[in-house]
Amino acid sequence: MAAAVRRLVATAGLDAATVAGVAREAGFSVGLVQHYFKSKDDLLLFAYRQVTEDVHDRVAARIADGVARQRPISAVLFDSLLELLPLDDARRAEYRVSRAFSGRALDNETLAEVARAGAADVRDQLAVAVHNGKECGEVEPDLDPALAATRISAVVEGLADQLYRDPERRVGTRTLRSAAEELVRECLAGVFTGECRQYANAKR
Amino acid sequence: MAAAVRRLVATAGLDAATVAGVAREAGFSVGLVQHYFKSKDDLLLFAYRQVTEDVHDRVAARIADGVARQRPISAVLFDSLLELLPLDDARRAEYRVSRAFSGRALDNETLAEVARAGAADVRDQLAVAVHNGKECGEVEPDLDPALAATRISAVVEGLADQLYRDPERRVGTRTLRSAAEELVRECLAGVFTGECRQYANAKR
DNA sequence: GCCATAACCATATCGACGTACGGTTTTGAG
DNA sequence: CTCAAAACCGTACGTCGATATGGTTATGGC
Repeated sequence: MAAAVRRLVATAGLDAATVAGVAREAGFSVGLVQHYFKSKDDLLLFAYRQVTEDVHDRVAARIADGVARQRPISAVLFDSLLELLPLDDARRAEYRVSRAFSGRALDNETLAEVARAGAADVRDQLAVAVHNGKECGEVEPDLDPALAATRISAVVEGLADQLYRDPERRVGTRTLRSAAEELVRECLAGVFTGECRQYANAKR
Repeated sequence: MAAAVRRLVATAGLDAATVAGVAREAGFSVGLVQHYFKSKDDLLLFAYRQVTEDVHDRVAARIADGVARQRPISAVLFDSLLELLPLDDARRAEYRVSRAFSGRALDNETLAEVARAGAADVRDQLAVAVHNGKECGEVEPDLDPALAATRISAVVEGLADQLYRDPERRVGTRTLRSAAEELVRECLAGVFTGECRQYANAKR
């Protein structure tokens, strides 16, 4: 049912996510939707939470995989961050949904809270990664993980916006897509300046 | 009349910007609104354009002032970019409006076009500034202005999102606000690496 | 087999909104 | 002064969407 919401929002925007519309899309009756969600806001909130959770899980999976394979933290982060960019249709759709909700969050404190939590989550994951980077020699010891996390997430968020708005744009002679990848790489390189010389078994 | 739209959107969100509501807010009748705008979409589009134009003008004024006073480009840019961040109530309100519209732009190609143009405008101004920076020795000659502009605008956009979402957040021991300022400064420092040794009278 | 509970449905209600319409007043050029 | 155009107003209409209501049909523990 939440999937129906997400499909509708992704294809036709939040305004198209009417109760009747969701019911039709999901193949249920209006009454059933009401049975499970006491109001439309509830339904939307649930769907939004689910989206942010999905993103979180996808990133967490990438990180777990990287840890298991003992890759350098910076490389794992690079892959994880690309996961957040709208680089294919699936992620574009996901981005549409996220942005639509974050737009409504402007005047809905409940949704705003979800948005805040989602953003805090990626920042925290980044900060932990930077912190761990110190222990295995990839990061300078006196670098502030919180500040670095803020910068990295800002870059990624800003690039996501640009990629979504105009995916066909060219930056000089290259595609925006390749430019974005380079900028993420570069940004990480500014933090993970050292060689990975030991593989800590730290979490994340 | 557009001012009424902006006030409503800023205080109560796009959904509150109904034709009757705008009329009331502006002190006019519904009929008059219709007289000037053939549809509600027209009205919103006009208001959105006006907002982006205002932002453009504010930034352009900052730049013109900097040029007149022959300040280093990097310093002028720093001030200009801070202008884009939601650092006080006025800019927060403006940011709310912009974001609300950019949310609706997700499923409205006309609005999306405005958003694209606005973003392109900022980037172009940045690219020109970087280019000019080369001529007066602030920027390495072989640096790609388009790429630099993409990076800078991404950072600023991402920081704006973070500042809006959670203005009270702290980054380590400092405020997000001061962290954001430092990150912008730092980002510019990565591009404008040289001393300003001559003041070109180039535009912007 | 009983029956409470959950799953499920169709329709009615009611408010809100965009727009159409028919009107009056103001204005300013000739 | 004239009169057409523009400014301006209030209301009515039709639509659509959220929610309420009053149901019927499974389901599963006893």
